[in-house]
Amino acid sequence: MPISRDFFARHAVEVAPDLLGCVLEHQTPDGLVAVELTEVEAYAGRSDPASHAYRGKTRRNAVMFGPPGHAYVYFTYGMHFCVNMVCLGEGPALGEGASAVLLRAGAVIAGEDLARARRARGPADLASRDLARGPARLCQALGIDRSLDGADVCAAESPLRMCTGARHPARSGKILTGPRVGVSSAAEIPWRFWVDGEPTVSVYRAHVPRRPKLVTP
DNA sequence: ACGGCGATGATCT
DNA sequence: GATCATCGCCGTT
Repeated sequence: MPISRDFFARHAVEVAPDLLGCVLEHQTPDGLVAVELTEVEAYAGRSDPASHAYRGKTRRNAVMFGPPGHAYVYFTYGMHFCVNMVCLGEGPALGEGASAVLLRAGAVIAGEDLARARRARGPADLASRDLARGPARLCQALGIDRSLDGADVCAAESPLRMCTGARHPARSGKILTGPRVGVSSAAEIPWRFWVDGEPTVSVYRAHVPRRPKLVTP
């Protein structure tokens, strides 16, 4: 059973910790992969300089300005996809604001063979904990790309669904919080949430500006 | 464990 | 033209 849309009809900062322990499923012709979430980050809308919604609505981020409970998928660094859950906006009307939760890591609990095949590069075998450890790896393990941008994760017939999990870390006091990963602004805001002790939580890396490439004469 | 760096392209100013 | 909500590989402690 997918989660109800009301769950996402709150600000992302409230939704984010509640998503820990929930399960994202993606059904494709190749099979089903399911990931239990262990690490997420909240992004406020227009008021958050680190949010893709900060500078307003564009073609890329348009889904963020729509109704909650849909997936916002973006492409970055020329090769990676990341997925967010759209939450309630910050303005009085739909289309104002646009907060979202970035899914950063999880544990593969179904379809591990398929996830492993999608993630494999060379002959080396991956540890189970690394299959969906990191936002781009999570998308790769689940087979998520921009064709799923805007997918309704609350619909039972949707190929991409967010479901309640068997475990509820939110109720067992095992959630930790800290600064968001890789953001160049508002780095002091502790809107990253993860499950304490989970081996699938990605390693923290502060944002490092790229140095300009040295050109030899 | 940690730091540097290249890959690779859409998006925005 | 610069920036990027990243990853994997290689090097050094």
